[in-house]
Amino acid sequence: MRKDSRISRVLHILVHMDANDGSMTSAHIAQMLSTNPVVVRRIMGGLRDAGYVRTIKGRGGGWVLACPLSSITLLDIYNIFNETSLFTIGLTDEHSDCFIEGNINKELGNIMNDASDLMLGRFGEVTLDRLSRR
Amino acid sequence: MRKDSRISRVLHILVHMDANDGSMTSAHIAQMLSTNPVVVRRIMGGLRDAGYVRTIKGRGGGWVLACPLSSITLLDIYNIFNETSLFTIGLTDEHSDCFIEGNINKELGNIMNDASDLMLGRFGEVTLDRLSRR
DNA sequence: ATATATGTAATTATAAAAGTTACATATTAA
DNA sequence: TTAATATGTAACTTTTATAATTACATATAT
Repeated sequence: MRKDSRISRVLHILVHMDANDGSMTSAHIAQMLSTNPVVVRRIMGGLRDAGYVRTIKGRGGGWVLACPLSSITLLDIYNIFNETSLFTIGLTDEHSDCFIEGNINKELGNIMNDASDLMLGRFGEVTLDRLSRR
Repeated sequence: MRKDSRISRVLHILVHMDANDGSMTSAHIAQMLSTNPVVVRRIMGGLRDAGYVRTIKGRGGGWVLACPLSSITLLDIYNIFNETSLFTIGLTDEHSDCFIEGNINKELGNIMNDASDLMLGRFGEVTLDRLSRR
C-alpha cells in the first residue's frame, strides 16, 4: 500500500516558509522536496483555501504564510487531508447480514476509533512552531 | 490508498471455520467472501505457516483449525501481516540532513508509535472466540 | 509586451492488494 | 491405477490511490 506523504511534505514546506523571509515559489519548494511544482501547488491548495497561506501571482510571487506557525496545529493540517482514514486496516462491508462481519467490524472499529481519538488529540496539542526548533 | 482487508477477511474465515464442523475448501470460503480461491489460499498461507490452521490436500480436503479460537488473539493475526505499517501517514526519508524533516518525523513518529502501542495492546486482549458471539 | 508566477485539467507512472489463469502436486475413491 | 478433487504457487492482469508530468490558461510586475 502506498503511503500518503502529503502531510509530512506540507509540514516541511510550512516550516521552511517560516524560516524564509519573503515568498517561496512552487518551483523552489519543489526542488527542495525533490518533486514537481504542480505537486506543490496541489498539496498546498487546501492550505490556501483554509487561509493558512496566501499565494501571490506573477513575477516575484509565490507562497507566503498568512499566520504564525504557533497558531497552526498538526490537527489543522491533518483536517485538510482527512478524507481518507488514518489506518491501513480495511473493514469489509459486503455481508451486512452476517453477524460475524458485524462483530469483527465492531472490535476492530472500536480499537481504531480509540487510537484515532488518541492521535487527533495529540495532533491538536502540537503547534507547528515546535517543528522549527534546532 | 487502497485498504488492506486481509486481516478482516482472515478473521471472517476463521470464525466461520470454527462454526463449521469439518474442513472448508478454498472454493467454498471464496464463495462466502465473494472472491477467488487463490486469494483465500494466499491470505491463509501465513496462518498455516504459523500453525493456527492446517490444510488437507486431495478429495475431501480443505482448511481446518489447528487450535481453539480462544487461544488466538487479534495480535497473533495482525503479526502475520504486519510487514506494513498500521497507518496511512507516510514519513519522508529523503533529506536526512534536514533537521526540519527530523523534527517532523520525530513528532509524527512519536504519536504513531503511541497509537500503535495502544492498538497492539488492545489487539492482544481480544481472543477470536469473542468474534463468534451472537 | 514579456517574463514569471500560480491554477488546473488531463494524462501517465507507481505501488500494493486483489483478482485471475495456468499448471504442478498430493490424496482419496472407485 | 486412474480420475476427480484439493492445495501450492508462479505469473499476469486489474484496481485504486498518490505522485509525477504535460499543457495551457490566467494574473502580475517590470
